Amino acid sequence: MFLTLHEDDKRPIYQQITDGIKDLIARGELREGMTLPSVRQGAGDLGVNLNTVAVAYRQLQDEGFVTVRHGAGAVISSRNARPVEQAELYKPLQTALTQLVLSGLTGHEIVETVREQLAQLQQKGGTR
Amino acid sequence: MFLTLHEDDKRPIYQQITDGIKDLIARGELREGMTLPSVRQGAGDLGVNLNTVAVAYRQLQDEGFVTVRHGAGAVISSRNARPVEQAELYKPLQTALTQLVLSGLTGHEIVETVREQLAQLQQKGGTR
DNA sequence: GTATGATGTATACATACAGCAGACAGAGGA
DNA sequence: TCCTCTGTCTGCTGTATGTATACATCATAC
Repeated sequence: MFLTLHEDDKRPIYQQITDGIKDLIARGELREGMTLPSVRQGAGDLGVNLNTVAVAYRQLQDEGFVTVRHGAGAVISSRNARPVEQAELYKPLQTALTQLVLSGLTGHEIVETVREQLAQLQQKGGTR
Repeated sequence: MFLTLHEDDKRPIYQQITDGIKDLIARGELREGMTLPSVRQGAGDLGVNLNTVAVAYRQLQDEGFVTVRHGAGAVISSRNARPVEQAELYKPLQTALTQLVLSGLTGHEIVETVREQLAQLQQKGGTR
């Protein structure tokens, strides 16, 4: 596939897949209308069970990024996330920033890092 | 205690506690030498089992923030995180930023949010 | 139309993790 | 010493993660 799984990553596999595909959508490498690999294809490439990939696809569908059709495949349907609770949206950011602060980075360094990350996300994506 | 648990938060309880205390340390509200509530006290306040709090304390100890002594209590030992893998440090930030981008926020809005969050973290903390 | 091979889905199972209750053990003061 | 505070361990239940296998649906060639 177009993803890589990391053994040392503490997230469950299906979550890594979900997040990875979201990242590709945000970067514009996966666009509306493009077809995702079949669950068997993806599972084979990543070395996991097809159900694990299926769980990731279903999660993406629940969040509004993908349309999955039984028998046909999974297609990117939108670049826009289904609206989500404010807390659910900002809590992960807060946790990530806290960890960076506690690791000794200065505010300036962190802002610069954020700028770089955003720049990469918006290369092809079209910022809106 | 000084924390609040959220039912809709998808993280496990002990993780919410760990992250919450880290946040307080980063904000400077918990400083080196201060004693944390006992596991029973904290568990009572939060309405969870004492073991759940104990797991959080142990995790904080593993990360170098707290010293736990059998029979005595748990004490804040440091504001500095034990060094951690680069990937482990930046992956959560990337995931959080991706979600924000996909939610339709502009880069500028995101940077502003980050600035605000950092400002709150550094009010009392002392930036270093 | 229908047979075939692609696709996603459901079921059943093994294992690990989260959380709880209760018993155990160290620390420290009366 | 003893009492009561502290954290730790053991065992249990329910849930989540991941797999293997069978099933249902779709697209297409014929």
